[in-house]
Amino acid sequence: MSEFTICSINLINEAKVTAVRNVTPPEAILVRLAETFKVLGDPTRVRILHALSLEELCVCDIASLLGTTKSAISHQLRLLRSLRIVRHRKDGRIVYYSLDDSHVGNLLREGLSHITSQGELP
Amino acid sequence: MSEFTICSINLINEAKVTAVRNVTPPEAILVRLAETFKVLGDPTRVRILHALSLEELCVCDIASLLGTTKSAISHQLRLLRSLRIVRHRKDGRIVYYSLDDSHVGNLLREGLSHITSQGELP
DNA sequence: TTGACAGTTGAACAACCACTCAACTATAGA
DNA sequence: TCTATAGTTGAGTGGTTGTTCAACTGTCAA
Repeated sequence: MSEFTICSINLINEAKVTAVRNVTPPEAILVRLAETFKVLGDPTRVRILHALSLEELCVCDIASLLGTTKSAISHQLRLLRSLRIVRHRKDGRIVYYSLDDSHVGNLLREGLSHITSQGELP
Repeated sequence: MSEFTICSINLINEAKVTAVRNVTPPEAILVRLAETFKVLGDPTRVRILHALSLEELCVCDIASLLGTTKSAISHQLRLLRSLRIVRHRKDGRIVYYSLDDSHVGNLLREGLSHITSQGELP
């Protein structure tokens, strides 16, 4: 077993680390991947996005469905809109929202199937 | 277009909302789904998990690979261990970590393929 | 036994985040 | 015009979180 010290950082298994480094996607890609997962990492947003994956809904309907305030929903929708995950359409006073990013919808469905096919947590 | 007020909450499209409600997974499932995505919603954890999906590595190697401290990595590994996402094996002073949850590995890979096949953000 | 090192841990801190509240805009209907 | 309602927005707030720092444990080798 070899031991090295490079740039004041200890390395135990240099070969394995360089092998991993060579097939690791660029930093920017992994950061964007984390950002994508982060958007889905909130119960309110997950429920909003799941609902929108089934139907086009207005803010009022989503608030009623989730049992929260229109303000809270509107704040989350603004975030989702800024990330181009959600699209909006005005009809008089009412603003209808729908999914705008098929990737997110797919990830949601895949994640859901993983969860439901999974055993119990300890 | 019908308008209702139920339990002091306004409903615009009652039919759509009840239709969505009928095919929405239980609250607990969606919360767990969000928790799963939340674990992946951090750059450090994503990079750790991606590395471990390729090789079994010790704390020192991961810290060197990511360019951070062993302490920061150890804290994250403790979280991942408590969620049964990561497994550890002691070899003398050295502790080797590897993935323990195939679901997470799959989600990571699927998310990555979605990202890389995606266009640019605005 | 002693020193070096891999790894863990708890406290502290700064940054972030989701929600609430109140004020506001805009549109429909009377 | 006047009122009610859908929706937005900004400030504030309490809670969460990722990292740092320092102290600690445990193991190897001399």
